[in-house]
Amino acid sequence: MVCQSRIKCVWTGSFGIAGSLRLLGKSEIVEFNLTSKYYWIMKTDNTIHLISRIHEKANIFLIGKLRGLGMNELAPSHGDILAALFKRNEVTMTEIATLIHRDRSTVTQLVRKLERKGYVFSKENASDRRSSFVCLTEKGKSLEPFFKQVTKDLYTRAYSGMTDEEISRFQQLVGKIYHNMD
Amino acid sequence: MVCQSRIKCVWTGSFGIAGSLRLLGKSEIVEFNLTSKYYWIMKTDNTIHLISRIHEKANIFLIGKLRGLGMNELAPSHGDILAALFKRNEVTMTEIATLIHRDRSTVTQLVRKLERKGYVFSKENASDRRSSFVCLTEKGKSLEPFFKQVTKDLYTRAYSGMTDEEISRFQQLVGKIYHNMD
DNA sequence: CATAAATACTTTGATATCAAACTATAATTA
DNA sequence: TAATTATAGTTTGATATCAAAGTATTTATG
Repeated sequence: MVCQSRIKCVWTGSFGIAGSLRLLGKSEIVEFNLTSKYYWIMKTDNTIHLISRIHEKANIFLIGKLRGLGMNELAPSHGDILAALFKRNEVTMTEIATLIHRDRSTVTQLVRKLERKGYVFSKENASDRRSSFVCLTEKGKSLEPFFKQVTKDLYTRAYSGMTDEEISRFQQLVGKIYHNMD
Repeated sequence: MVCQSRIKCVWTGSFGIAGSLRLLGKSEIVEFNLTSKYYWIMKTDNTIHLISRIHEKANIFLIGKLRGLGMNELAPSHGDILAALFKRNEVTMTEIATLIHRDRSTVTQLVRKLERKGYVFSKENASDRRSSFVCLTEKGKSLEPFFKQVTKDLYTRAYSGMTDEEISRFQQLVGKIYHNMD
């Protein structure tokens, strides 16, 4: 039997063609029947598509930075794992999976690669022999300043030209929508 | 030689561990040296991570809707292609790739599947025999009302409990950041 | 006009990803 | 205590995805 849900994580468009089609001369994408005076706002809304694009652009940005450091072989989720390990010395596979929102079987592969590249190593868990801890090597630890700088650069770019009020308002509104989608 | 950039589209975390780690008792993720009185806002910023999560949640939402319609076999980007075709009768492979922000070789596979499932068909382009047009079948066309409804549902959920002013402000700010990342 | 360059698309190879099935260990329950 | 259930992790199989190389056709250039 074929499993269908495995495609979950590769949905990137959210049916979000509105923005691009607008460039081609089309604008209407969703017809809302709202009685709000702002109904027209949603009528041509492509915000979720833009969010998807921002996400992809952020990834491209970060990959470019990794490449600049010669870490060409690492994928974004490898970076997520390292970022998690900067905060905690020992993390189990399941904890990593929860933190980076990936399947445990995916984490198996990701950690294996990080091990192969010398960024992390495994340590046995004496109190539960089913699990083991993933830890940073010195090579892995040495990446932390770089990661902090790159993250700072990312936000600096994202917020370029925005006032403090705009930034804080945006964070607030993103939080609301995140909560709505949760 | 191994190609490194192919991982572009699967970056979903944007080093965004802050939000999750906060749940585990950690909050600081990025240290900014801003002189702004709002520097603390960015100091614990995980907005881009939240954006990634919203994107993923939107995908999960849409996949659930597709599944409810028995379209289990279709991936998100297939939906993007259909959404594009609802707006234009004939679209070339390259145009689709541009619209959905995917590689042309990826689009080849996606369209092939849509053809196999009977949603689209190919028509030869008389004026340029290198390319061909992708068109909706009747089965494909019949999906449009459903897609509109699902998109409406998605936005309704995302904006739940938000005022018109908040929605319009959010759209404005998302637009700014999108532009910054472009 | 003939050759070179550009464009449209496909094929090939690699990787991140998920789900389902599997193994091993721990926890619970009868 | 024995049997069942739950949990941690891996393996297997499938798919979306990209890059690079390849084919075919069109456009540009000499």
